[in-house]
Amino acid sequence: MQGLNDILNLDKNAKTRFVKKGEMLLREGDESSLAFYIEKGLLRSYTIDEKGKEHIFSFASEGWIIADIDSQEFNHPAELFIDCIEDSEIVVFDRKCFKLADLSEQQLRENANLLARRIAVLQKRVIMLMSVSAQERYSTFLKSFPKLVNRVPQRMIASYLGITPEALSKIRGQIAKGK
Amino acid sequence: MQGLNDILNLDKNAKTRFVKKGEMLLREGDESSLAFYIEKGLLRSYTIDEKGKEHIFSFASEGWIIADIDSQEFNHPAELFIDCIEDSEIVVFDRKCFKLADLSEQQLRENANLLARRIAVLQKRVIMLMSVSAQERYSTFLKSFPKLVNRVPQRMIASYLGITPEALSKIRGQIAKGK
DNA sequence: CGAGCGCTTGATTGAGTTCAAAAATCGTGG
DNA sequence: CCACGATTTTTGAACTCAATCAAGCGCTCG
Repeated sequence: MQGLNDILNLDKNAKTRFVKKGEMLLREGDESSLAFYIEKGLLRSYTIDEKGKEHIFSFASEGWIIADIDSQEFNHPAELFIDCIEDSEIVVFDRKCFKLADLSEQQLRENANLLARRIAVLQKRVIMLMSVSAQERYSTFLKSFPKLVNRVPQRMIASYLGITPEALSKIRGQIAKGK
Repeated sequence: MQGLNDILNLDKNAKTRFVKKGEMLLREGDESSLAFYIEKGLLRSYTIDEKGKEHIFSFASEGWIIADIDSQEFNHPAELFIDCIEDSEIVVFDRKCFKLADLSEQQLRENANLLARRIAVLQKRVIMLMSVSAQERYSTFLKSFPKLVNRVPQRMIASYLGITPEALSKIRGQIAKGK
């Protein structure tokens, strides 16, 4: 992935922070339009539905940006929670500080790419949820994010896949037997 | 929704076309980066998975734009099919004709909004698929798109909701009984 | 007018949930 | 460094929702 400065033309509003496992950085309903670049560590974004269940949208580790893109673009209150899975070192910046007019064409393209990339990921996710068994989803996750598997608690992987922790445990049991 | 010219600064590349029910406008693998503004009628975008099943991403009727945003942003071949559910009158335009540099800040914002809106829709869709029963999904569809219900064949609504046509039929049967 | 497509309905099956309890792991303070 | 409580993971049994399979009805349009 490209470096932070390919997307941001200014660092003066950005601050490096050290945050601890479990620390909440963005809460549903927040007015802020913060985004987080991960230097080191692991964050996640998620919602909580009416039944009180968490649904994880994305994990973000070293070199990635995590944010509630949608609410930022529209200046909505946040719809997602963002918190830390590991102690992390992150760069916090506020997207409101960057007017589109101040960005170069290259940076505008990067911005559009960022959004389009997110769309691509979400589209694949929709297809997955509609057509693929839990077992296949887990296999795909293993291939897509081999490095995350050891760092993310299983119940969170289950949440990302849209299944219960029990189901994931049984799937893993099956796979282990098969070997 | 805003008018077509809020997004496009030029109409000279755009052409109005009359297309018939069933006509295919974009095919998976196409190199074109066409987008379609619907003057009148009804289109849909969808993929076909490895098992040969259609999965509908979106319907678009009067006043809406439909396109394979993701592949356009990256100049990929198309990943979606787009075809007509009704005889339609559409404006065809090629997004490649519009360089970001040529667009006003206002238009750039519109562009970013368009992408963010798509992200919002897809995120809600993911949550739906992960946490909501088929019956509830159908109810939500009814509320969200009351005008489409009569125009879209049921098997396509089922495809959009991620369930089989049989299941949708039974859900409708239940609802009818309840009244 | 008939053939095919779309919708309905019913019976059966199966993947994944829910509930419950045991086993393993983690983290924290002494 | 160990011990203990809390959280995760595993395992099992019963159940549920939606898929699959199969048959029948009703329209449309060719």
